[in-house]
Amino acid sequence: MLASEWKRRGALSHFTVVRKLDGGIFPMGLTKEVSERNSKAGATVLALESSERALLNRLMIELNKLDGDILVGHNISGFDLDVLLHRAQASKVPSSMWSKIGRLKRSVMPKLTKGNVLYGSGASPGIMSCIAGRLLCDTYLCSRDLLKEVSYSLTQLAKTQLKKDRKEISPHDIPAMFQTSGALLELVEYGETDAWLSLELMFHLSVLPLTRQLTNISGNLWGKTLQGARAQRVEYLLLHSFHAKKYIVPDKISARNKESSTTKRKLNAGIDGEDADDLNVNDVSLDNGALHIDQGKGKKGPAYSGGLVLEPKKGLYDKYILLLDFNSLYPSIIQEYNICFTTVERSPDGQIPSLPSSKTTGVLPELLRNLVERRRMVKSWLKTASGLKVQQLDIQQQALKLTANSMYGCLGFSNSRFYAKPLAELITLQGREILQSTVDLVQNNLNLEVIYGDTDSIMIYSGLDDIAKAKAIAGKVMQEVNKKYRYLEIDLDGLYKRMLLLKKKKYAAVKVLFKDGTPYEVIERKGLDMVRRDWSLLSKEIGDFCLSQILSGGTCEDVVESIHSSLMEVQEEMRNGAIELEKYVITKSLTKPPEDYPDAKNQPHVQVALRLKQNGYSGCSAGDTVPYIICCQQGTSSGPSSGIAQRARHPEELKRDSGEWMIDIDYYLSQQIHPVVSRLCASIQGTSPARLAECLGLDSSKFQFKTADSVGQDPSTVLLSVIDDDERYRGCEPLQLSCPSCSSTFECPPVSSLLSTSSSGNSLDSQTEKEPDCNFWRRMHCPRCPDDVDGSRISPAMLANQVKRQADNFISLYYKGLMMCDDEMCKYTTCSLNLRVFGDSERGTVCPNYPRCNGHLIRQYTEADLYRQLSYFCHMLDATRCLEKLDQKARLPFEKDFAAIHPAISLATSVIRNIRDRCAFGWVQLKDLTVSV
DNA sequence: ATGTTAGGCAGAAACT
DNA sequence: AGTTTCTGCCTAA
Repeated sequence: MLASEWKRRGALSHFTVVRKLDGGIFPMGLTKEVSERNSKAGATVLALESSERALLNRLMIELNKLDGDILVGHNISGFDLDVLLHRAQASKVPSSMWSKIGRLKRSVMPKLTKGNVLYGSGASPGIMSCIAGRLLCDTYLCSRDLLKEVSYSLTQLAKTQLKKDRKEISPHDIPAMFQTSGALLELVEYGETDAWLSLELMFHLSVLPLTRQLTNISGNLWGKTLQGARAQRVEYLLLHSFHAKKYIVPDKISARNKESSTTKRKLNAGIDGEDADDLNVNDVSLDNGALHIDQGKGKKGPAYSGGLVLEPKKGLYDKYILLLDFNSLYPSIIQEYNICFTTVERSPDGQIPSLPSSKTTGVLPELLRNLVERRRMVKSWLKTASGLKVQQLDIQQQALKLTANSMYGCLGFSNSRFYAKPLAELITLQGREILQSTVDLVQNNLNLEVIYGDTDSIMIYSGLDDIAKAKAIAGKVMQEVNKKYRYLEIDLDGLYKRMLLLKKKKYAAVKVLFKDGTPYEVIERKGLDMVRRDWSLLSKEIGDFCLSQILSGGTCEDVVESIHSSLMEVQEEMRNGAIELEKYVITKSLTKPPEDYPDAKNQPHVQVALRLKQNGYSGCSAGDTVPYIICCQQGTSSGPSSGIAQRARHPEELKRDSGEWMIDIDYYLSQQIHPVVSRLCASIQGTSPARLAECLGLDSSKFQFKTADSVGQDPSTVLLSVIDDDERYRGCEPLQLSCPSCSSTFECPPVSSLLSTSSSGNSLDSQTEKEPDCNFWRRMHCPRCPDDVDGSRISPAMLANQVKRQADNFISLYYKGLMMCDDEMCKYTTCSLNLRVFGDSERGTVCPNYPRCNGHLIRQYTEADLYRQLSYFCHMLDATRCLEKLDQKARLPFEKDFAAIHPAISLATSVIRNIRDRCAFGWVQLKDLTVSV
């Protein structure tokens, strides 16, 4: 039906039943209002009942009268049906009544196993059996399959999909709404609205036509398609195909049968005195290739290798990028290489089989070709169709595509009747080889630069500004690649004007699209934090903004400036409360309750702090309370590795030590909230304890809040650099190392001396670039500890950590701006962190060597210089290994990353994770960067 | 009950 | 205490 039809007034009807609350009465004037409504509608749209039992009876009678084919509701399978049946059971509704919910008369209530705690896993078999004869359409489950949303609540979907507002009523407020007739009618309206919304959502998503098409294609049960059951669809499709060709199909092995056959084998083996497990394994793999041994653990790792993902050439690209991908790669491979149960010869030792040589087309390829062909036909009809027909045909072609694409997945599904690991393996292997050979072809023969590729796609950097030329290149590539294959086809999937490539499966781009010949642009984001459901809205908004700036094509200065100012703005807004933190806050128990508090549930709850990741892992939602809060002892140094923060404490324990315990906001923020936000929070802590306490629901007078400021870290104690005698590092303080044993700090000896002592080679060698000696650091002793103290040795890991910290600080300082005297003779270098000394002026100040020098300090280094220095700095200290660690752990954009990436990116992307520490207390002066791209 | 593998990343547990 | 490994989540394809 077209939407206009079912939306017509009177096309659909509804009814509502309300009951009194236990021990209550209906509000005044309600009965009158109800009868008025009913007479106005000409039918009973609103009925009153006096008890729950009567209400359920009434509902069942109405359902029976309607005898609907389909029950529709949002999360109806996970909630509504369950509740209805349980309440029917509890209120002793007779079976003749409750069984009217389905079309099968039943006398005994089936087991309504609450087994699955997982939200949204569908109705249990018992519930499904109750509604036998009717289909169940759960719009919650459907929208999870068909849409990509942050939340699949009815409220959210109504807003984004139907553009309608839905009011959420807390269950807590419902009793109060029974007090007045007006409020109760309002409540009724909300209930009805939910039903309408769910129905509208179903129509909006074309759930019924789509599932019907899918069912028609595969020949399974519609009801199953509505419940998901992708594996079953493919199973039936194959069953029909093979049966038609007079094949005998493999037996269906259910989980229980699998279990019993295993135990039987074990028993037999036991009798024979054989090793049960061994025999079992052999047995299974020999007698049926389709059976396999995944009974290891609940969560199994991958059984075979899948698609190839190319190492991305990270960076910001500002000329056209071509995105080419193979149209439905895996189905095409099956056809191209004639991969089928009937053609591939499987080796008994579980090796990946070789490609079939058979000339006769297998069942599987033929089936797929059929689907593809049908889809092509449907699409061709689509061009000339109009009105409702367009919708129908479009749904049909979608269904055909979905079916073809889900075939491969089921080959690799271990519980599938047609499980065929060798086939799945062979397919992915071909996929990998095809991608690799395509890359080779494009790179070596066509001399183009491939910057990334994933499973079935490649991205080519054209280096061109001209879209027509770029398209021409794409045409050439397509021509060259496609002539190698019969069924496989590579196609231009998109043109990116600019692209930011960060990691595997993480990138964003400005995609150029055409509407009626005129180009327009959209930003495509893949895998980045802001597309993930588990990041705070606030982080996403900030990240999105940064991204739009980076991809705006503006000059570096402008981009940096605008990102910086917007960050400052956010900071300011958080400080003055313009951003409602509460909106972004969810609370969650962070640590598993300790064993020694078994009675945790009955303890007074304390609301736990800010956490900006949404949809927390443990199913907590905003406002939840938990019995533990994170805290540490006053004066104890906290931090990610102090160990304290990972421990939860009971409120009682807190009370006892109330004077000494406190919430460590600093740690808390830095760990539990998005780095940017956390740091912004940290930086506003001077004003925020009260506010934070408010957010936390704590009495601020009872707790002390430790802030980073109050810890009294003086950033100026950090050093700039190490390398003595190096011109570039003049004016820098020496590297400090601290002893793990006595924790005294001492200066790092001159690097030159380190190199000479550690070097066994001659002096000629040491002049050239040489491998740093990692072992050296293990031999280094603390000057204040006796030589035989083990702890006084500095381990590489320790060193790496120290280097990291100092490098971090180095960068922090740098961002404030390195300054150098412009007098050629003086060249005094400093960090403008000491702006307290020099004044916070953009312009250079008089050289501190005055009056010996007449120069002015000017900003000197570019960021590239910084990194050259930094990598040099790290290189001297070792340690490629350290660097790796650093790169991985601290995610500093060292060396290659940095060289490739726009500075604004290292500052802003991944929502600025990379620079969180530098961002920390407003040290970052992005506008000071003088980098060109 | 249930389509696949590859990959990044935060947080917690385990290890030394 | 400091570090590494494991786990869960959610994405890309």
